Amino acid sequence: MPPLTPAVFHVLLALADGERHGYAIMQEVAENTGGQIKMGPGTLYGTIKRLLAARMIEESDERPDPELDDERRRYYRLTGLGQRAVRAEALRYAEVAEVARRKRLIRRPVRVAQAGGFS
Amino acid sequence: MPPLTPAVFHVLLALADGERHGYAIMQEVAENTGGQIKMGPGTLYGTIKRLLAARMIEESDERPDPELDDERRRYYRLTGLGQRAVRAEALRYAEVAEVARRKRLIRRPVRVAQAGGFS
DNA sequence: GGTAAATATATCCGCGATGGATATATCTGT
DNA sequence: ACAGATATATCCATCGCGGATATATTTACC
Repeated sequence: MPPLTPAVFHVLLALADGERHGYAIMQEVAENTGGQIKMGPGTLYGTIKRLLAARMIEESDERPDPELDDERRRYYRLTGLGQRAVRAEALRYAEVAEVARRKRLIRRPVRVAQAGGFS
Repeated sequence: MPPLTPAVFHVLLALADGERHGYAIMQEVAENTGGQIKMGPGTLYGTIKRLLAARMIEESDERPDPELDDERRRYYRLTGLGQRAVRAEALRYAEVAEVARRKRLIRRPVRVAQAGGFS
């Protein structure tokens, strides 16, 4: 599996634990990075288009309860290929982080803001 | 500290534990990523030029023992700014890896090939 | 009910990083 | 002497990034 661009990786990572629609992906990326990476609509929808073409994600027909639904939303989920690609890239991230620890740039386990910490 | 591009980060990471010349940076990047990322000369020297302009690295006048030296080499080291930038980015990598663990994409500590394992 | 802000998707396009190709020269090993 | 690795440098086509812009719906509030 070849390396992924940061934008591609973050979209796939946002979808790694279940389907999401575009706008929710944007918010998930911001949350996953403590608000440090904010993906604009150009990057988001352009990346989604490329990921669909590359068969790493696919659109889902499933809709939530009609009461909670929003017709505008389009939901996406990982394909098997997307699953493998995001795993491989996540591993690369972890390995690079390990190299950084070996070089004393950072220390052991990193605390990450849990989802739902603030709102 | 704003996020860094992968090329910029990998060059800074290669310099994090001491000065190196361009070609050695290339090799260090390949080693740090288990040969998965191979930086071509265009990316390497272009990135070095930009990092010099951004004051994140600087050229060093120090030369090794004349017997081991190679006149063609140009050595670079991190500036204080480069040091802070690479720390911040390394932390982001570790945080993202942590998110990937939370999502069960990867498991606990990642084994990384030690420098000098093969040659 | 009316209005503003947030939600949601989509396209356009300038900017700039990426990285392969190319060039040149020196060093090392045989 | 020769080949291959070492070492730096530039050029440039390609392509992803991401801000600006547009439009419409939904939600929140008074």
